[in-house]
Amino acid sequence: MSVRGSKVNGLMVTIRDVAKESGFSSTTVSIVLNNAPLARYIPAVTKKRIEKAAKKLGYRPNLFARSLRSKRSHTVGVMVFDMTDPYCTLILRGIENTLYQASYLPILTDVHNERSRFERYLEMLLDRRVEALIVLANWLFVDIDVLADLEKSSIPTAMIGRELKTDTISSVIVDNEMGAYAAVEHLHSLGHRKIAFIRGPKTLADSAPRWKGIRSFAKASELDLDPRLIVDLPESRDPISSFEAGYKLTEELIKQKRPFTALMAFDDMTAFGAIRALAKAGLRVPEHCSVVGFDDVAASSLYTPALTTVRQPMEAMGAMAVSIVVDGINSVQEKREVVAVHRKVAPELAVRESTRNLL
Amino acid sequence: MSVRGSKVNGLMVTIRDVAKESGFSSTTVSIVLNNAPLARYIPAVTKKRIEKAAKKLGYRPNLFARSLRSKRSHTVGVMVFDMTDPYCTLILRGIENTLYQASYLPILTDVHNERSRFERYLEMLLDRRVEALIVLANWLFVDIDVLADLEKSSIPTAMIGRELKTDTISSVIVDNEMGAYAAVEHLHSLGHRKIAFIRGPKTLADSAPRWKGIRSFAKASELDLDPRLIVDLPESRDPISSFEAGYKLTEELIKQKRPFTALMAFDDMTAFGAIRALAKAGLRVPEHCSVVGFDDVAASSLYTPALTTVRQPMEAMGAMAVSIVVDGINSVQEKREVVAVHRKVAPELAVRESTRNLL
DNA sequence: TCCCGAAGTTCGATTTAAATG
DNA sequence: GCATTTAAATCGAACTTCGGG
Repeated sequence: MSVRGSKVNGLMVTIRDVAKESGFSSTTVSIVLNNAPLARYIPAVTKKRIEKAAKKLGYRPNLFARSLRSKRSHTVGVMVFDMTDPYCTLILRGIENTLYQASYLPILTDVHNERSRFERYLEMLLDRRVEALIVLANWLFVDIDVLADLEKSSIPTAMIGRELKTDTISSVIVDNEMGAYAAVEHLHSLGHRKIAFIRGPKTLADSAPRWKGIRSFAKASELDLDPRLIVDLPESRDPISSFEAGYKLTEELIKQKRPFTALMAFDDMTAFGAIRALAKAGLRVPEHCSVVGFDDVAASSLYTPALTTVRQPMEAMGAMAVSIVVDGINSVQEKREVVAVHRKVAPELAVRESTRNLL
Repeated sequence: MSVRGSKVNGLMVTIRDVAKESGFSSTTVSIVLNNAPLARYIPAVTKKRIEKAAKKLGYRPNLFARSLRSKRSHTVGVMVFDMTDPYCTLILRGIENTLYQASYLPILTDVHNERSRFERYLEMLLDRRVEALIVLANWLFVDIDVLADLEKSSIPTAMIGRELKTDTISSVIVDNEMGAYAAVEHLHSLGHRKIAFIRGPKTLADSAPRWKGIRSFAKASELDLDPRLIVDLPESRDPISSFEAGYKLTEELIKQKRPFTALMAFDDMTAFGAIRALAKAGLRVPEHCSVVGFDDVAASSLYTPALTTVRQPMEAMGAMAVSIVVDGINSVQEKREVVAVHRKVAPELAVRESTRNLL
């Protein structure tokens, strides 16, 4: 058990204290404790004496001083566009865990979907010399300006949740098209033919590929897409609003009296809203109507009925973003060129209790 | 628009560059840019020239150097025992937001309920000279060792979610007793008399006061507490396990054939599990059985039926913890004594759709 | 004495160049 | 020349002290 935070008359123990205690110079102490190249020439006895002295005093190097010299902070900036979006939680866990293994610490910032806040936080992080940036672009439609600011920062940067083609910023996204395809396919295989769709807002980048996946399945299997059963989520920056919109749109869908046996929602929040509207109308899920979501947010498996949905491998995506930027940091250290990489990961259909076989 | 990260042949702009550019010494530059006391004596022209030079070069002070001198990091360590616990999200939001206003940055660590991880993270944070610590002790029964380690750190520390009486560590908790009291009272006022209870695990600090609140209401209003309708959650460190336990215990409760018209769960997760078990048994909420939870986790209002629950003012609690430690930091700066404060905040009953009037 | 500005020291660790036997 | 050790310079900002007008 090392005695942490030992002090010499109220002040922290410095390398000079260790030098004095061990009888060597601070140079030698530094070389030994960091196991620097020159440590090869230092006899074992010396090393032992120094290490003993350091331990005895509870010496801990001052990271400010070290960083000042090395220009390294061992810190990574994490920018979330909206923490309260349940989509974030597991991704953050993945980021944290992988950073931990690499001995980096995350500085977490929540931009609240506000541009000014984004700018201020970016400045603060850069001032602190974070060695890389991970941006969690959930929900918000990222405008070009944000990307430009990010590029200017000139440190390794990865964005999760938004498809990019830049050669400066890396990206990690889920294969939206594949996920949506799998979801309709699932409904189709259960015998559903009259399917209602709540699509994402047009301004949101995820919306188009998901819809593309649906159309592509429809074409392949001759599923009829009834335009009157297709509605769009309104644009909004609030994650919870998709619940309310899902509720309202489903109410309208029901009021239309055009029958459907299944509903595919843009995401899980929307699906929750839809289920509530269905329940309000006396329609049980999945008995009267099957529902599928997208994301596999934590609440989905806890819902009653447990939601069938397309799972984004969120923890893995967070981990992936970290390895990308850590590689970037290493490249910078070794003065190699940093190349942006773009990963599109496969989602997985989580079949639970909100969908049932029609037969 | 300031040009961020400007460089002079690949290196950052230093105060000396600004000195050279403006024609003054670095001392004067420092005084002007920091608006130090001595700046009073410096003529406006000089100031203007220096500021112009700084802006032109895009000067940003090196925080490593500044921290080395000032011994301040403007950083606060946040330790969460388990990020994936939905209880965390809003508290973190409150912490982040209040820290932002005070110009501190949070370093977020997730201890995964593991002691070794807690120790390593604490050491890393202390090495980085975080100026305060906020510990989010959700779920885990905090052992004495953890507290001892925290006390040793000798920086302002606040713990959220665990009642403390120390005079070194501050605490912010919800009034569990009052919350539980309000919840049963609500059920009672709706005409419920046969109420089942799923209590928290004995090892969890929140369990006892919540039960106390229930007993105290029962005594006051002569409500009969049927021992056969009272069950306990098993001990566990996994937040999701309370969902499963809630499910199983409710199944058993139903199997018993001892009728109850309402169920009060230890927390929202447990309530979700209970609702699922009820549904599985063909019992609708709230038609056949009312259910109330505790916490008001984000998912609660999205659930179908929307869960009636006791709301912890989580965002406010996070904010409160921050103001406590920021006060502490100021005390340290001004060499005043840091005194721990203990706040118990009132919860609020959120009446929604999972409870109904029996009449 | 007052105003303005600069030279030099400090914070703590790392590293280069050099000095010992 | 070799093994072993160290004085001195450096990183960038802030503060103390001092001098000139």
